Amino acid sequence: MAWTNEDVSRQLAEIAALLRLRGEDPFKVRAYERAAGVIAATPVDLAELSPEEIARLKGIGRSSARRIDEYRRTGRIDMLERLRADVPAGVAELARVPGLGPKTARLLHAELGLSGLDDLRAALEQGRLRGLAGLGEKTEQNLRRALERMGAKDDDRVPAADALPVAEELCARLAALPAAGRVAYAGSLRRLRETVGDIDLLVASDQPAPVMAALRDDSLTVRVLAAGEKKTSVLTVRGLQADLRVVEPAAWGAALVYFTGSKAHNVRVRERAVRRGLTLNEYGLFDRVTGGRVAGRTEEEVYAALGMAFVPAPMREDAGEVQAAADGVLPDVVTAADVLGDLHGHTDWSGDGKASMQDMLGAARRRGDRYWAVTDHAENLVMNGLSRERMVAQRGAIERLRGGLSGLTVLHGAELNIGADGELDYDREFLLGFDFCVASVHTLMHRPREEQTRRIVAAMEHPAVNVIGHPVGRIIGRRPGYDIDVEVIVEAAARTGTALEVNASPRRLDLSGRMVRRAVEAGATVAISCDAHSLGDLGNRVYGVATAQRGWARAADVLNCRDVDGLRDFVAAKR
DNA sequence: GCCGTTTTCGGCCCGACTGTTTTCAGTCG
Repeated sequence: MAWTNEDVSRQLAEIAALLRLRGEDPFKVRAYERAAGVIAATPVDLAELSPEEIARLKGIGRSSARRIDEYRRTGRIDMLERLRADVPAGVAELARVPGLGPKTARLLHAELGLSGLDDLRAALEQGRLRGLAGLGEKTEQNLRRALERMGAKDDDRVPAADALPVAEELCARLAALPAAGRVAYAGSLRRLRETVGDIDLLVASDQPAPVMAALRDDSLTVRVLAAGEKKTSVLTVRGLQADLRVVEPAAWGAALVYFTGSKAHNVRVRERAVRRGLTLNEYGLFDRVTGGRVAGRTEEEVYAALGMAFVPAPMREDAGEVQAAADGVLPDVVTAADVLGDLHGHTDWSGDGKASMQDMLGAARRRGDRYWAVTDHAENLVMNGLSRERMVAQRGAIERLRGGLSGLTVLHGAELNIGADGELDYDREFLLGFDFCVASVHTLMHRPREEQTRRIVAAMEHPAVNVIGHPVGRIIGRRPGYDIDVEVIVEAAARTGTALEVNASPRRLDLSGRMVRRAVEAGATVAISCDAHSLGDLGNRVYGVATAQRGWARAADVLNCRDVDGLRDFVAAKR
């Protein structure tokens, strides 16, 4: 039976959702939600913990511990089974409609016998909602539109990579307004979750009205969903909702904390504020007695006034960061400034590279990189790979370029292909002639877990392999990736002195933040790599850094935060 | 249901917007 943190977390979250639909005590609902969050965020595999250790996790009380233990022993939770039997599936489906909550879903089921979206659609057509208490014409209209929107999309979340360009464009347009001060996108996009449900925009300004109007009238806006004095919501192109808040500059930091979330992080921080006689909202941190504003202008100021270390946005997931920041033990995570170079990049020597070696290296140097590894595809990748002869020729070409690239050390490497049993391109002697090698899976992506894990571990055993590229092979929103045993992979990485890549492409983010956290806890090293195929890809590093931050990685955990000598030591240690 | 440098009981984060209400409930984030 599957027995992972994710499984258990899903069970608890479903209990919470069903309790909410039943209209139970909201605090009980929240308790189960929190328990689900705690389990999901626990970096240690639940299967390795005793029931006593699980019960000691903060947020897991007697009830949740009992349910978890029941699930471990029997594979089911009686309470959940009973809730499922008790709450009609149709009610849960109705509550998925935006704007339609538990109360209305229950009402529609009880009064009209509606069960699911098709029923709701039919009832709207027949005008059967008329006369129900609290449901007027506008509500009907809103429900119709919500149903239309749901029908047009199969999922209400989109890959962050799809939302980033829209968010950045909207920020640029708002920033150009005379009334606008600072402008930022916040929410799950700023935390760089893999997928996002909407775009949260924040503007500092003393004149909210023209800023709100600009978003309503923007060419990217399809429809206005809500428009108040302090908040505007619109539907943008691509079906993405954008929420805009405008606050006075003195509240910028508090608003950014509030709007960045996560919700669970905010609740945790606000509870801390209350215990200290303060109250935190989007307008600032206030003294509960005098009402005076204690902090609010910057995020740093808000956290400091709460006696906490600053928490980088990607870490704000209520995964233990609030307590750690309060106790002064929050790890000093890697920042973009710590990263000194890139260890995985392509040029037009490979079939899929879009820019010349000279252009790529020149751009890297201008960005301030101290080193850059040219790692074009190796020969076994038939479409794009370089033969042994071409590799030798490329090495010569790098020699000739070196004079014009003062300050940038160029490493000659390759992106090797991991074969069915972990075998690699070329031969051992030739491989050891490279400065640095990445090895990645490009074929046979559907092998069973054990086999897939074994071949990657076999590649890690090779003395010439320094990094495993995109270890999971997923494309967010498109394909799930290879089935691997993450625990075995991170252990092998630590043991063999092989780094695991954090591929910075927002379409990949691979390793994920969660896996990064497991890797660094196991003592493995990670490498933040752009895997650039074009000049534009060089700008992706920030997303790799954010993902490493989500995984609580310090600069010391990141291979390309070392200087060239440190890098060469890492390579030499394996040979 | 969870938790305790106020507490083993009595609290539990905070605010915006809409619609249908003559003062607030529902929903959302």
